[in-house]
Amino acid sequence: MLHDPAQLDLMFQALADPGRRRMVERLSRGPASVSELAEPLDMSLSAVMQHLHLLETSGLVVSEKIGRVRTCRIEPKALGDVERWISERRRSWEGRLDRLGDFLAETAPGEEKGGKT
Amino acid sequence: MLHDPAQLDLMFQALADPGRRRMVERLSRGPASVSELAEPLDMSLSAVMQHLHLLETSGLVVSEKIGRVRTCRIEPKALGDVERWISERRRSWEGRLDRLGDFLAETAPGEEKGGKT
DNA sequence: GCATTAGTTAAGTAAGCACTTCAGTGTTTC
DNA sequence: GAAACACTGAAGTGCTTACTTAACTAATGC
Repeated sequence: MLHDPAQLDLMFQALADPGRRRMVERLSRGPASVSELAEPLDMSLSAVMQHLHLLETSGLVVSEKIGRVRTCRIEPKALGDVERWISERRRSWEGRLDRLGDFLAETAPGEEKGGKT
Repeated sequence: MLHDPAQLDLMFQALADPGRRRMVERLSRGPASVSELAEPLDMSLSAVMQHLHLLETSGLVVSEKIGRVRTCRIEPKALGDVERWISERRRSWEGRLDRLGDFLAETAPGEEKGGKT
């Protein structure tokens, strides 16, 4: 249920490459074949295959081959795992800031709005 | 205002490394000095410096040196940019699925589960 | 059945990364 | 003011990555 750190690692690594991110972007608009994914990418089909394999290993993308065409789609649950990791960290930090704000407000009641700069 | 693709690239790349992610994780619980960041990481201080530099270049972390101690903290806005990129893709896909569901429900009212292979 | 299409695999290469060590710099402590 | 501390920078090393080309397999189209 929770994020397996190893899997999370693969997913972040997969998203680190701009080409792979463009593939994910394309897939977020709907399923696509390998050639469709490759088309806007200015690299060999072979290279796209390798990126695709990485995306599949990470769990971000799944694909199925019918006849001679492999159709790829996004796995939103995996994308959600990455999103959650980031969200948790951001909110942990922001929660800290809030509590700090409360503390300051209580401790120095005469200076409530002083926090500009 | 929107995500600069180059910056986004740096941020995803920064988060791709497990060590750097542990640094972000540590910082999400509050500011820390370089040595504090290094302490749980089983690598030289120099290596941590290099990771820190990358995190700063990406915009995810900011730091300030006072005396001989450099104190680092998270930049939640940057983390939010990454979060938003992912969230937009996930929701784009999920929106697609919803519309597809509506379409199927309207088109084949008697055969809701009819999409058998 | 032969050419075309769509994908797959293997091997090789160049560049990038994650470290290391070591030799500094500026700060504090005594 | 010497020693300890907290970091900084440069250079080097070995591993990983992103790509390429080329040879191959399996559907389709005619």
